[in-house]
Amino acid sequence: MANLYDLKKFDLNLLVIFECIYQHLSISKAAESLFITPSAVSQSLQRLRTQLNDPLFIRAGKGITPTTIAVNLHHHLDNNLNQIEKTLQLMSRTDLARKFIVYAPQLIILDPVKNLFNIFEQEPNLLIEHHDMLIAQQSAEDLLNYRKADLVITTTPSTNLSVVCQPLQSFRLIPICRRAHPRLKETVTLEQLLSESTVSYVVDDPILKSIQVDSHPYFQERKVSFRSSSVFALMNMISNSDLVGFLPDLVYEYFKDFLQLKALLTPVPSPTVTLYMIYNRTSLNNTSFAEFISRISVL
DNA sequence: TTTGTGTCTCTTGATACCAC
DNA sequence: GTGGTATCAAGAGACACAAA
Repeated sequence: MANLYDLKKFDLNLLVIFECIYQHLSISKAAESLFITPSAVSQSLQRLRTQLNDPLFIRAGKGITPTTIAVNLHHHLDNNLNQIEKTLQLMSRTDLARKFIVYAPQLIILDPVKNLFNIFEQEPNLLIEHHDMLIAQQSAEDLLNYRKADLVITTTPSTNLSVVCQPLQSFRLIPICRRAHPRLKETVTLEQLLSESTVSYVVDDPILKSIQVDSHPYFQERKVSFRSSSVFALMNMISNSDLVGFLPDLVYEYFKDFLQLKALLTPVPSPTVTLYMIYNRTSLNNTSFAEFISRISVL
């Protein structure tokens, strides 16, 4: 492994200038190709001479000739500089595989979050890593500050000036049960709803928590028989039992036929939740990310 | 984050060296 | 002497770093 401390002390640009002088065997021609003055090249050569304790080039008539040390240095540098150039070219390629870490609710199957991932899929070398935002231990701002996430989709907006926060989509939490429920028709009273056992979503999200606690007396009075941090486990339980649950209308529309679910019309007002898309303002310096965000904005 | 300071690299202009 | 090239000296601007 390279001794990075020693490399830090050495001005690697001097080697580039050296190689340019060697290729042209002329200070002025090297300066011309590097778009600097001959004096600057000469001074850089002087610094390299001091570092390596060798004149490297000796004046010969109107030009200069390399010393044996310079010939050897060129021999070793040639391949290495070519390798560095190839690495830089590789890094600048736009089709290089890129990895984006997205913290989002489990609702990634839904619009428009689903559309976001469709956009990613159009980029063949893009790797998407998804984490469940609703059970994340850190806030969106912390995830972005510590570069643990490139994009966060959450229910809590941010006013931090270092991040960009924009509304993505709103959805309603509606009561649902299985279609073959023996007691509940499409329209039910509050008393009927309270007489049924329910499922509850275990979540750390402050907005969803406040809905479960404050939005309506029903949520405090209901009898909870099954709790889970998995939206899909809740839906599966509702589909295969007489339990009732409040789930996003988007989830219901997507799974209602597959899981044989039924939406209930109740006097309980449906809480509305808004999803926000948050990302670091500086991330826009990344061309791929900026393009991705611009494409989301036109959805 | 801002500010002050030292260092580095560059340019400009002048000078030295060499071939013709 | 002239022209081409390398080098030196001084100053300007950029940058790194430490302190507030």
